[in-house]
Amino acid sequence: MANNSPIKKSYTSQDVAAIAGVSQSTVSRVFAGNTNVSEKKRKKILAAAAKLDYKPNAHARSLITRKSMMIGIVMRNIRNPFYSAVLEIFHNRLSAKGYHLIFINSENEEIQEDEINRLLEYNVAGVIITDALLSSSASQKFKRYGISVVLFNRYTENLESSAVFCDNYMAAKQIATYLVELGHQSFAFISGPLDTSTTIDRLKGFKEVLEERKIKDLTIEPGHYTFESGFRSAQELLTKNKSIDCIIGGNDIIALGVMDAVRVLGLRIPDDISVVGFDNIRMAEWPSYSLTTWEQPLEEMTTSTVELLLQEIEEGNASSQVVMMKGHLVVRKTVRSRK
Amino acid sequence: MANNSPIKKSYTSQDVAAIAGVSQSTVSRVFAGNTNVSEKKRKKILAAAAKLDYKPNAHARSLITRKSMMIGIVMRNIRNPFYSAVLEIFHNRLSAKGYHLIFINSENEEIQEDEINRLLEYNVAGVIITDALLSSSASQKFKRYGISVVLFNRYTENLESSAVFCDNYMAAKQIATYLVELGHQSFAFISGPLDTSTTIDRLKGFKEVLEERKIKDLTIEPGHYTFESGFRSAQELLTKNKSIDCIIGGNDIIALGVMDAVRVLGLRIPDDISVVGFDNIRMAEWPSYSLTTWEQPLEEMTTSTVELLLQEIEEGNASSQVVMMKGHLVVRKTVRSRK
DNA sequence: ACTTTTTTTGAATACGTATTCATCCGCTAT
DNA sequence: ATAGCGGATGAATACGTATTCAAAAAAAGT
Repeated sequence: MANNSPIKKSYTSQDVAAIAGVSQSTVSRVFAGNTNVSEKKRKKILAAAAKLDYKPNAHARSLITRKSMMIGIVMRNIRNPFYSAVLEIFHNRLSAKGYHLIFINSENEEIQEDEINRLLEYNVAGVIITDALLSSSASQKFKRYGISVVLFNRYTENLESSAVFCDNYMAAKQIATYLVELGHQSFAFISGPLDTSTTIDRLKGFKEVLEERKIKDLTIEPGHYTFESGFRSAQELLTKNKSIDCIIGGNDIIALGVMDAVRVLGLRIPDDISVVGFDNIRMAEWPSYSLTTWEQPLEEMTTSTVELLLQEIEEGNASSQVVMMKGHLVVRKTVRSRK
Repeated sequence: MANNSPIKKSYTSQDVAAIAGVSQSTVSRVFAGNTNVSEKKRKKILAAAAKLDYKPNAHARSLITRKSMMIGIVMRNIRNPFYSAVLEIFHNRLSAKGYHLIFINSENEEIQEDEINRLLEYNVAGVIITDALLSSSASQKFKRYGISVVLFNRYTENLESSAVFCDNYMAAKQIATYLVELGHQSFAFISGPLDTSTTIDRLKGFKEVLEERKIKDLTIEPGHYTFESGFRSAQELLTKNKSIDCIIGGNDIIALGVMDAVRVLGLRIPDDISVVGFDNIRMAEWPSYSLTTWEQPLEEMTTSTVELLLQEIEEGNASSQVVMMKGHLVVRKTVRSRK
């Protein structure tokens, strides 16, 4: 079957100029938003452009201006609903400002390295990194090329990049205090990978409180930020150690896995075992779970991240800023007093 | 604090050429993969490039070749786990082929129109559309500009674009038959928006079987593809109509919402009410739900989509192809025989 | 009316690459 | 040795825009 709509070579500012009876420069000025064009010619140009359905070529523009309207977003686990939400929000915010999102998601470090190099080829205006492994080396690389970087929900020790994250240390302390004061005695913390700042801080805060309170019964089980990981870890723990009365998930997805493992074993939540998560993803409030968890202020965090990034991009602000936010405990139905 | 790593202007093929003692043309030939370069010079050039950490400028390349290595992916609801998974897989596949993904997600039609125009400015090599509203008008627009389009999980009546989707009509018929033969009498179908091919086909197949079997007790409740929508619809339906013994969700997320609504009302699944979904997202197999559902062959669908797209892009294959796949019923624990 | 200032305008150029075309070089075949 | 040939190379050019610079036009001031 023949293609009856022949491929239409797209028109250029030259074509528009010819129709409008002006020079290419003037057409360019109109579309670049550079003001100094008389109202009369502007109208003529816009009419001609509309007629041809003219759209400026972004590559040519990026080439000459040496900046693109693209922002890279690097993730590790888009299947985690927390990050799906994050992606959605970042897209909304940045799209409204006229930026395009280049999406990178990979658990494979090598592939990420590769893709990051390609981001450099595209001269992205900025990058948001929500992944731990790459935070340090990658952000240095971007900086060397003068590309703005903001870490989201992560930070690096030397604070060389801007970063937005929650005070996970304090959050964990508050959760621990809450649980201890309700009379829990035997804890298990099923965490994410031990190499992320998030995990480290949460564990640290939690441990500190238990030490202060002289509670020694704490099992730490590192895993991944997935349902399956939480499910399996909880199953193992509970078959080995019958005394556990409280399990903390490194994030909500882990906690949901824990809850299902507990139930499969015939135990009840919160009567037999309390469960707590982190993040307050939407599923946490689904009636089947009603998970008590720590809410990260997603809106504020994303807003702040975008602000920092655009500030660096548009104002060339090179000094890195760090924003640490508070969250708050959301009490639902997975924790019971044991006094 | 002063920025101690000054912004390094990135190097060009000219710079590499100067160091390697060759012309810019030859450097270009090496990086474009155009063979005809002597081994001796190639090595020199690669050495020089490595020394400068040279990366070809993608914009300049796109400008001259008139094609970019970017692919737009248009979604409507990334928070739906089915589409998170879809995005992940598309990213893996396309990234492996050297393409970058420009991600667009929006429920707002106007914003999407806007962004799609901007995709045109970037001269994307191809577009994957997983959204209904835009399927027709947008894909026509892309085609006019010679941009390849593949619809995923959607199709348009006139079949003007390539498309990959499941035979939702047959799937619904099989589900309906399965349920009827188990003795269900009173059905409710809580669907997604009525303007998507997916929804229409699923409803059509389902209705047909019930009509054949002379079952008239079917309530159709259109909504959105979200948990809340399923939850609320089920709640309303069940308080009004006590006789319902089976609820079908337009997708899994709706079905999960239905399940929670049923439970909140104190009814049991599957003893009092059977529930069925569509998609077989990961959560469907979580023990708390164990949802009986229809599996869409995600891997095959995405693989096929990528194949079609790359074929159109790389071979300039203009004729549109349509691939329709079968899925299969995944029986878990939310349906009981009522005979 | 005439200078001075400001705003508009177009010609020319640059961005960094791919590609055409002509040249050159090293070979083989005669 | 010379014609003929194929592969390797560089000069020049094009892609489509933004921007500089100088000239022209318009506006403002005297």
